[in-house]
Amino acid sequence: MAAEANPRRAIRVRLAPSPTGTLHIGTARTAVFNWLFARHCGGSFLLRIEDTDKERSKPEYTSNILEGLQWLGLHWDGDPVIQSERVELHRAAIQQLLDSGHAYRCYACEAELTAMREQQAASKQAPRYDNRHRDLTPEQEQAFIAEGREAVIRFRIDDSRTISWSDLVRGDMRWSGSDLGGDMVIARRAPADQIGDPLYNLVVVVDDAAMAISHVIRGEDHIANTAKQLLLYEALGHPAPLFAHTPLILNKEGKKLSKRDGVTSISDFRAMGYTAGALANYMTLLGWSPPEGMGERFSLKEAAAAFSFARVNKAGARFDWDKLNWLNGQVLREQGAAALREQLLPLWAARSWGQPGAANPVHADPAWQLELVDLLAPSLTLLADGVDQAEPFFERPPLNTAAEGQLAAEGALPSLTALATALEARDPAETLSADQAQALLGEAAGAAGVKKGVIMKSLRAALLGSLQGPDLLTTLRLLQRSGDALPRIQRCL
RNA sequence: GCCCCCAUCGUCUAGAGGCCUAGGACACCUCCCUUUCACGGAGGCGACAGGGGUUCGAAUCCCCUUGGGGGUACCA
Repeated sequence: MAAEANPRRAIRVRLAPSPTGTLHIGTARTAVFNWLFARHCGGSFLLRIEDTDKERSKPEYTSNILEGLQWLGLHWDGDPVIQSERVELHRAAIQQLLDSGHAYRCYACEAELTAMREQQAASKQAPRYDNRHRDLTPEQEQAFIAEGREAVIRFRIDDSRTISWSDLVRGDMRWSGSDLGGDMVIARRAPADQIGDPLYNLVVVVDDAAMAISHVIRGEDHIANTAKQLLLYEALGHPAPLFAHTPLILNKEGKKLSKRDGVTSISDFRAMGYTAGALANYMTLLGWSPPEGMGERFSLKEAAAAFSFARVNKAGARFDWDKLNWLNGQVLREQGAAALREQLLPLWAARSWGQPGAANPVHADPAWQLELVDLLAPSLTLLADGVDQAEPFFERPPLNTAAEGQLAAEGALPSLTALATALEARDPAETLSADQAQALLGEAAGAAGVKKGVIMKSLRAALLGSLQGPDLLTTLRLLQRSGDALPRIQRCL
């Protein structure tokens, strides 16, 4: 850690999402790395909402992002900084650059620039601004203004400069000023006596400096921006933070994961029934590996204790549903039946199952529910599976083809008849023990003269309407308790 | 096109010159448990992109090739 921390500055990192969409898994993963590093160092994890793109930013996206981070357990320190509320600060910085000669007004119009780029493309040149208005005389400027032209503000980028920094995950990085595309626009087009809307690179630097950010941790798609921003720090006279560029999350094809790749919003994962713990665990694993002996199942807190950029991978990582699913099943089961039941209750309630005052009071009995959850737990991948698989316990399921086939098999009905008779003789209120259930089946099979396998399969068909499902004995005991066993058997006879 | 980055099983990865006959996890296959499915347990299949160096010794260091990715906005 010593090499990663600048001893003279407090550790302060930030997540700077733009509310132009819901919380994307890529952003969330960046948040994870920031949070992990901050918590590891005892530093601060700040939040800044980058809403300077007025056209695309929406308040509902801000709420979605905030909610998603809370849900994942990535709590931030202090109030989120709202970038749009700081425009004056940004304008002041631009004025400073104008005054110091680091920036100037460029009057080139859209058509002119397009023509320039087309020409560059035609001659196989890299597209870049040719700095044509870098050294306009006052007379030339006046002429443009008289023409009615507006101007953008550009920041001078010296082609001969070499920008270098030591990246926390990539090591020594070097960028040539000539590869930055010419003088960059830092303020949108506006009348020449005004300063237009400040643009991304400028704004990020001003805000990061104002927030005293010590480490900028973001995706590797920002590497070129880092070179530009370093130049800005220098011109503005601010100390530069340290940078860490993390690998990207890739789709199945190995390309940067984007909204078009289906499910990529944290809120979507949540709605699908993934747990925050599994998702956070998985995102951490995508690009970071735990130290020897730690295993792959861990909480964010445990990961924070062990976190180090030295264990962050450089190559992008493909998103793999199989592993996420496995992790989610693990997390679901590790919680234990009581916690699982708590989470399932609201989902069941949405289907009007197991609520107090239910038509069948047993369905609302916590002990019965707990046993049901215990029965279902091993087969859960998503929380929602706990709804689908609980359904036949709350509502009588129809018989599927396989079940009907089984009931038509030889010995099926006689054995079920024998079992029904035995069940009729019992007091439904008296709980059926596993041993008693086992014995009941054995006796019924014997009475009907069939193998035990026949009655097992037939009973499963009658009870669940399917040949597959959870442990049969427990299923029978649960349904007997809720008074559903006998009717379900009798409907088949 | 130009610039930058990256490269170990199908996927995520361990590996920082001898510990590597390359380890783990997911997926897949087999068996066990279970008269179902799942969970769980035991095995199995499966990779250092290629070529040159450096070195007594290279998955690890260097170079080239190839492949992949990212960036090239008056978006963030």
